[in-house]
Amino acid sequence: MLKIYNTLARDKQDFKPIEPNKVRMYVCGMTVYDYCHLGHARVMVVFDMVYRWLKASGYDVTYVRNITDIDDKIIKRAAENKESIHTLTQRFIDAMHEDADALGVQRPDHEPRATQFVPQMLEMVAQLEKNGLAYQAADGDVNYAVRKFEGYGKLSGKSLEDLRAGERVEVASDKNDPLDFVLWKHAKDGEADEVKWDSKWGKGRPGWHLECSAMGSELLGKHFDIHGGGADLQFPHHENEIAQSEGAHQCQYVNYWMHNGFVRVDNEKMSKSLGNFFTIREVLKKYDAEVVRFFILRAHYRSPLNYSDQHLDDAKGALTRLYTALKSTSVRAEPVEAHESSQGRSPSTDSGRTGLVDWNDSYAQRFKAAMDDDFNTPEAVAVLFDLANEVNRNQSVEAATQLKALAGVLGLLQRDPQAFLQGKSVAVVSSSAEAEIVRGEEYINAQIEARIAAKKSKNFAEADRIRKELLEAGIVLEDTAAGTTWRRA
RNA sequence: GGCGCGAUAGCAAAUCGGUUAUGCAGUGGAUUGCAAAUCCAUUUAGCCCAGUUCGACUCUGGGUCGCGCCUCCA
Repeated sequence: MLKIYNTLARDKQDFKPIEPNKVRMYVCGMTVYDYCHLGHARVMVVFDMVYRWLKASGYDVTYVRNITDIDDKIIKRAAENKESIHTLTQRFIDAMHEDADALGVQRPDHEPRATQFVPQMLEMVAQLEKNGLAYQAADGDVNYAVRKFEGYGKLSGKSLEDLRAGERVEVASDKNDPLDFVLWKHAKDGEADEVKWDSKWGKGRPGWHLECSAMGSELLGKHFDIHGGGADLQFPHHENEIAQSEGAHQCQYVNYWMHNGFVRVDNEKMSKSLGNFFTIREVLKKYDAEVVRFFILRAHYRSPLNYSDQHLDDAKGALTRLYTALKSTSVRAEPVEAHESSQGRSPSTDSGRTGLVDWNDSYAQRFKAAMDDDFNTPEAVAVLFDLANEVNRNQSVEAATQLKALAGVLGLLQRDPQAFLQGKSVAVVSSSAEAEIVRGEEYINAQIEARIAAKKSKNFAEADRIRKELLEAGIVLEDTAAGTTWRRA
């Protein structure tokens, strides 16, 4: 049985869906005013993995990941750029999709945008007001009366007293309690019409926390199974979501809260405010997207993950071992593969791959046990390596099939091994134009032919010279029983 | 200051109260014209101090260090 670490309980718990065989899951997505960084990549990949595992476990999953397309920072950035909110957000939504696609992240079933759900949000504010949990302040903002909600702090383990004790200097505000948070922000002079909506409390726009409560209940119901997000959202965002949803609907909001750990740089949280972030597209210039995905999945989702070139290089080496194992047997399976690809069939569609897993096999059972234990992907990946060893030891096609199928559950290893192994090089990517020519595939193949000829005539000095020259350009030659193949170092 | 998380070999990273994690790197061997890849063997562990136990890296208590949240943040 699947166990999930539930932040609400601070413990691993058996996962029991509300409706048999159905899982409804919501994850806090991006605020789209800039490119996604590696921290965002982690959320996307981690919950994509959760989504895949739930589906592989036989659940009918509805996965929602929202897009925040109205907020202070978006307004500010649009003004700086002298462009409309919509143009700005659409641009970064497109960019986000490109990044997610590259990382092998499946699209959620719904990607609601805050601006599309303003009526539902206003309805919620009205309900909260009716329940005595919201009030309009003198400045026009509608706030949530935190002290009226019993159980405020149950997710983050904070009490209102503790929060007040550690309070920082607060700017003058019209809130009844400094910890009250805004549900509806009144419109200010000079703001574009684009950021104003009519409401019975006057023109304005929604506070940040409100969108998730409104969209969650609209798309998944008032009570659903899993809610995820980065650990930094635990407080205040998720705490406030609970206050809003449970305050409005008078029933339990979410059963299992999941929070992923941070990506770090030099042992510090990667974040916009610290400025120590790397965007996904920046990293993808240097590293294969699957290496990045593997790098993320190789650590447990709740642990911190240190980013550095060394760690990415390490991940690349490890993934190379896996693909090398696959390559060694694809030689045997060549007739079938060639037939399939000659008919234009996509070689790497990962949907349906899970159907190929033989779950009775002992490796698959270890893999399943690991995944069922709060999504222990490092352990699951270790099983993949044991399987690779089995493949290499016995040239086992069955083991290779199983390896690819299990890895597919994690969204890994679905490409043609050769394509991965001969993909863009890290080490020599920025060398001279001459090296670019040397690394051209036609040139490589010609050199391989020349070397084979040299070997035939026992001219080993020439054969070695060619090997050395290619190696200096980052190309490794491998003589196998099936002939000479090459890969990038 | 309040609350919480973590500390595993050269690097990264899991499990587990007693039996090989795993990947990279290192060493020895097999294989190879030479290599690479691969296989076999192997060296490096569990922050410190107490306690529980026949036995603790694993449980309990204390300490030290690191990190996070308490303000926008994935």
